[in-house]
Amino acid sequence: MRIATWNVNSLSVRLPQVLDWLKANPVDVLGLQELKLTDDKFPYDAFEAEGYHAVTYGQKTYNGVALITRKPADDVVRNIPSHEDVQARVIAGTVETHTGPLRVINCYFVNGQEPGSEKFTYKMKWLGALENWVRGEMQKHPRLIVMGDFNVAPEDRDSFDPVGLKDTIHHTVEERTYFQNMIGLGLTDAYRMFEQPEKSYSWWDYRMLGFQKNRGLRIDHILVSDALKGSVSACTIDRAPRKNKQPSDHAPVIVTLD
DNA sequence: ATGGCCTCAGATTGAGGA
Repeated sequence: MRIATWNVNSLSVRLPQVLDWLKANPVDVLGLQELKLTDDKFPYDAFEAEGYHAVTYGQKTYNGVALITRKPADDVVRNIPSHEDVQARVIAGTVETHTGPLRVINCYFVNGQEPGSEKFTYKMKWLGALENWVRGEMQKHPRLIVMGDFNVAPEDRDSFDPVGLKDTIHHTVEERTYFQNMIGLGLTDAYRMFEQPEKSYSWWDYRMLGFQKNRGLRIDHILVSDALKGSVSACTIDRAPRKNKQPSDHAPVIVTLD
């Protein structure tokens, strides 16, 4: 089975591209981020027509997440329990698979704007709350995936300019420490389980011909629990949709579980 | 040159993204 994550940067604008991508890549689970629309505007019918269920947690203008699944998702949770938040950033659900239930936590992590800013403080608090919650979820759901737009480039090799961008947003020690703390809970970055091309990124700035020059960051991740690790047979970034007209600035990341 | 581009709300600009 295949599970994917994609920050679509407005589902209203990107819906045709998402549907086209699903036709070409009929994954079992697709986590979407940055819907930028409320649930009453979510195009449930369009996904149903492609054979998918959708559970959503939308918001006007900003943020918003969804899980698009072949089989209905159960035990759906929206945002981090016990963490008060007006921003819709998390949707989790459990789907049945031929090897047992699979818990998927799909997240749009806080951007943080700039170290030292209020938004950065909010990012750190949010990351701490997520870590605490995921620690408990791992106990309840051994077969767990945490995925989404992490807004963190975990290592220097995940950035097109680790020297010039040192200590800037996505690159700070604080953010990278939180990423490693998540790994320390017993999760593995599926992409780094395999040999990958040099300069592999999942996001490219719209400006400055970022994609054409491959000036990007790898900030979209799929983390798998130890119980799943043995069945992971591939993890790739699909750069193709970034070449579309009116693309999202993010590319989908896909993991294959046997 | 500290901005370049894209989206949204709602206005002819500003916020936010990363």
